[in-house]
Amino acid sequence: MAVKMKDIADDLGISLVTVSKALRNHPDISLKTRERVAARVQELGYRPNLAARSLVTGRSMLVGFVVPDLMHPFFADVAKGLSAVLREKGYFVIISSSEEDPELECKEIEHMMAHRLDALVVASSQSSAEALAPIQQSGTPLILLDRYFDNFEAHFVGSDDYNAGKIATEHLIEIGCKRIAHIQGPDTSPGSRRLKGFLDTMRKHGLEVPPEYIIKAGSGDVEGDEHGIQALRTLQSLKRPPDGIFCFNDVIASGVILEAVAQGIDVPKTLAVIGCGNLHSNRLIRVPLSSVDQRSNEIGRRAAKLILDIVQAPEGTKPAGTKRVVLQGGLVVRASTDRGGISSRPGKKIGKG
Amino acid sequence: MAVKMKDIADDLGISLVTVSKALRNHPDISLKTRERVAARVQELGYRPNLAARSLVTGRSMLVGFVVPDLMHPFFADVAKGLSAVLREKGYFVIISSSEEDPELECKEIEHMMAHRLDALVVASSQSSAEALAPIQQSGTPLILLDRYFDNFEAHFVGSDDYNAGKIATEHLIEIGCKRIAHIQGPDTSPGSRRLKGFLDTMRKHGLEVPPEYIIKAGSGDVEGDEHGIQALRTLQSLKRPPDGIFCFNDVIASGVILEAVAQGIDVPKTLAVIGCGNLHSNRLIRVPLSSVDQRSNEIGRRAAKLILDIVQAPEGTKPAGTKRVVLQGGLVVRASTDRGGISSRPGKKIGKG
DNA sequence: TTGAAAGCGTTACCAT
DNA sequence: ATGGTAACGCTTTCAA
Repeated sequence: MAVKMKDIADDLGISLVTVSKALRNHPDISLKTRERVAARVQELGYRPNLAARSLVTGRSMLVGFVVPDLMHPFFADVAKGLSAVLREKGYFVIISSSEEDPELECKEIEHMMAHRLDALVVASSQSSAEALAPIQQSGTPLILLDRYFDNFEAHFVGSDDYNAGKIATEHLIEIGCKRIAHIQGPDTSPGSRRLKGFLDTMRKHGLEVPPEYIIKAGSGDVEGDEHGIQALRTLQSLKRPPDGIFCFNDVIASGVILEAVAQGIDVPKTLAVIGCGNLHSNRLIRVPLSSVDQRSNEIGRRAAKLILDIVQAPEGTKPAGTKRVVLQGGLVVRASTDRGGISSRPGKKIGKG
Repeated sequence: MAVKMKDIADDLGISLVTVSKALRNHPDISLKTRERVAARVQELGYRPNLAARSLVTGRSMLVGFVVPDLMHPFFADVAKGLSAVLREKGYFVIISSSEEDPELECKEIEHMMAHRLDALVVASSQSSAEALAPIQQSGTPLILLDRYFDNFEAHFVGSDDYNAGKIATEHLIEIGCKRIAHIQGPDTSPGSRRLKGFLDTMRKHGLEVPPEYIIKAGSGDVEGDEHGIQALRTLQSLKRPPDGIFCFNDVIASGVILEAVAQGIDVPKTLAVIGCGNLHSNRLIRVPLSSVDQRSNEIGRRAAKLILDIVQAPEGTKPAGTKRVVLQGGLVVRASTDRGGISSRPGKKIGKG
């Protein structure tokens, strides 16, 4: 049906092999022949068959990327960074959304792997690395993104979530908050690291964290902002509601602000709110939201570079162990924590980020 | 390197062909043999090589989806719907973002096509269909999504943009707006259709639209909400600023609201604002935004079904012409147009959608 | 119920 | 500088 190399070769009265080489700019082939081939390729609308090429080279030029939620701007932005860098080298990123469902994630990975990926990037919603081990053993380079597992050696690219928790908490303390609550994320590494950063910082400053100040956002079904709404209701029903909240992410924080406004609570005076991720929409919401920037696009780009390092490494150089790329974010202050004090540089990013 | 059928066959002392058939549940093979094969597959961690399969079957089980911007929630949601339906039938969607750059779009399509897609879905940022014609000629089913071209016959799935413009405009008129402006989108079909729906409706109601009330949002570089901010500044500098604005999309509308709040303009009393797309974030912004819902997820699902119809059609049945699937949206009223009148059902969706 | 042989479109190797 | 041949892993066709 489609045009193939043989057609071009016959057309030009040369061998198929010559065409193959000409197409890949093999130095063997004379300039004149290469031009003749190029011309016919244009005319006939020839496209190389990557499946066939992949079969013989053993490289698919395909990189898989499994995300928990394509709709989440963080992962969409990571995907853009990842694709942009890999595209330049001829790689194609195929994306799959697991909808935060560990079982679906496994199925999707299995399906992806059948395409003989040259590398697989996973922001896993698994609670353990069990399901990922077979991949690593299969020899396909595996890069964990955003979320890692203890006791599982693998490449990792993500943010310093412990430090993000610390930065956010210190900011709240700096603007005068004394009773700070945390709305926890899922049981993945960013969730527990941000929590730990929060707790350690509070302890360091001699501030108490009553257990009811740690709210576990329900998982799965409900939208993130709905978690925030529910969490604030719970917190406000306490005898002593908090005067500051560090939320696992910006979507939850948006819900908190939505509910706070509905309850007539003054943000940031009565209640300061900070999120994490620094989504672009943060400046549009009712009370523009302070956040810790995560450099999502850069995370994607770094993952891409790591992959290129791995796949382009000479044969012998492979077993160099696993690599961890941990990016530092930075504080972005907006109205939700702007009490007019020393840190009030609205919308200005502070720190290394 | 990796496990292949031959390994399983040798292992079991049967032929490679038997394994192949067993794996695909071919009725030829006895249950006992199939079970033995299945067991070994598990043990050895065999994965079929789809590139090899594709080479012989001529079907890649890959569907391409080219979007102008992966970060845009509309396309992310379409992608989710598309993937969800196709995944059930064993198809995989590979997504590529053109960043609204027609040239990059061509390159990406070319690259995708080399993977021998079974179908290609494109929300094109081209201004003409020129670049898409070769694809159609190649025999790969082409589905235009969201954006179509005049004088180019192709399958299409999208919203009724003319009607969206009409619905939004009639709503503004209904709540009492007299001087209604429109912030235009890019020069693609949704942009011109929504504009036409707006103009026709205004004329029908005997309302004037001075030329300076049609603002062309700049293209490309800048973020959409920035367009909205600039556009409102321009409109407010007029002798008679509008009392209602219909924005091409919700992101532009968000910018308008942001700037209106900054200027101390009362939304919706002094200025009513409505967008299009009904993004989930609309309820979170400063003044919750009214919009015309686009049923983005459903658009994706319908595109998937159309593809399945095409690829699963028996050989002879192919040349059935092109199909157009046009979905109707519905009005969603929120605070940005809620003047306490008859249409004030906040956050409630009205209409067929 | 099973299997041998041919072939899918390409690249790698070695010869010319 | 050019080309013949084998191989990549699988499915299809046909024969046993």
